[in-house]
Amino acid sequence: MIYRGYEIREENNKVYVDNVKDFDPVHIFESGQCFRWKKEQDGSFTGIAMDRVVNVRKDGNAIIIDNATVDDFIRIWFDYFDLGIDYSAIKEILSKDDIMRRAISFGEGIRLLKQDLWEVVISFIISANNNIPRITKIINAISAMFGKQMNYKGKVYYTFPEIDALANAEVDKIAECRAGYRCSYIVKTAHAISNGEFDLTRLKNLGTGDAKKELLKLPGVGPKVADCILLFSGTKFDVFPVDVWVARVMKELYFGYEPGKAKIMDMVQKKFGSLAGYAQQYLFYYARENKIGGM
DNA sequence: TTGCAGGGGTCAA
DNA sequence: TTGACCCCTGCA
Repeated sequence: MIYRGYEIREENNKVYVDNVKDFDPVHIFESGQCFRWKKEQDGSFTGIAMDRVVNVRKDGNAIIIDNATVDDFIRIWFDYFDLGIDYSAIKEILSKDDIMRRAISFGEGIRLLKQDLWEVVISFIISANNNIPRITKIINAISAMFGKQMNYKGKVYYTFPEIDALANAEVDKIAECRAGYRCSYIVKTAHAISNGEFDLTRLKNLGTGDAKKELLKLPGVGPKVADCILLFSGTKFDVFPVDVWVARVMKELYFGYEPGKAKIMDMVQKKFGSLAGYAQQYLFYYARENKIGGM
């Protein structure tokens, strides 16, 4: 059948999607936006998302999603993989900038995943002052402790915990997943969301600035984490999270000196405007893979 | 083996 | 604007 321009078919609990442009699993899953996709020996990726576990692999211009139905694809994975967006058009616009063109040629198959907002909030609170291997470890531990068990190909996986599961958790119990001083942020944030004091669903109806201001009220959420939450949940695309990698790439490639956040934001708004979030992903991937800044 | 610096920030003073 | 913060890794 054809669904929104893609030819899809289901076979043996796998969904085949033909003619997918701008989709490289390595660029997508290793660009710092997600923490629960793991590369397998054969180059495919197995991930836990939206209360499911699936395996994704690319075969020529097709993508194959294992452990999924056509119904799942239409309800979940089409949006999750942002397949309704024409990345070629975005790349063409951004490529007017010479530096961006280089970054894009390096990470040409990047896509912004539309991840579950609640999961992204907690994941990026954990990400603060932390590195990816440890963030991954903490999220896996918290899921094993408070999530639901799933089995896939003889292995055990756990869904990301429900809001109430973390809201009702003892800080001491969460501390067992080694999140350190972030544990109290996790519980407090889960509480605020669980008891309705903070309404996650409202964010998408606000302007980007107001949505960010709201998120900053959550304990453990500062400017960088707020930007990440908005971008990686597919809520806002004109944000530009500045972490040390992006700061380095801006210094090395654009300014030649340490610009400071205000200067970066000013330039980014002028150069990339509503596409700032996409630009950030290409630059981040480029910086980290090429170790720009000498780290 | 032990010790220390530094990480994909946030908070409080 | 600055230091403390929890844990982990890499490296003397």
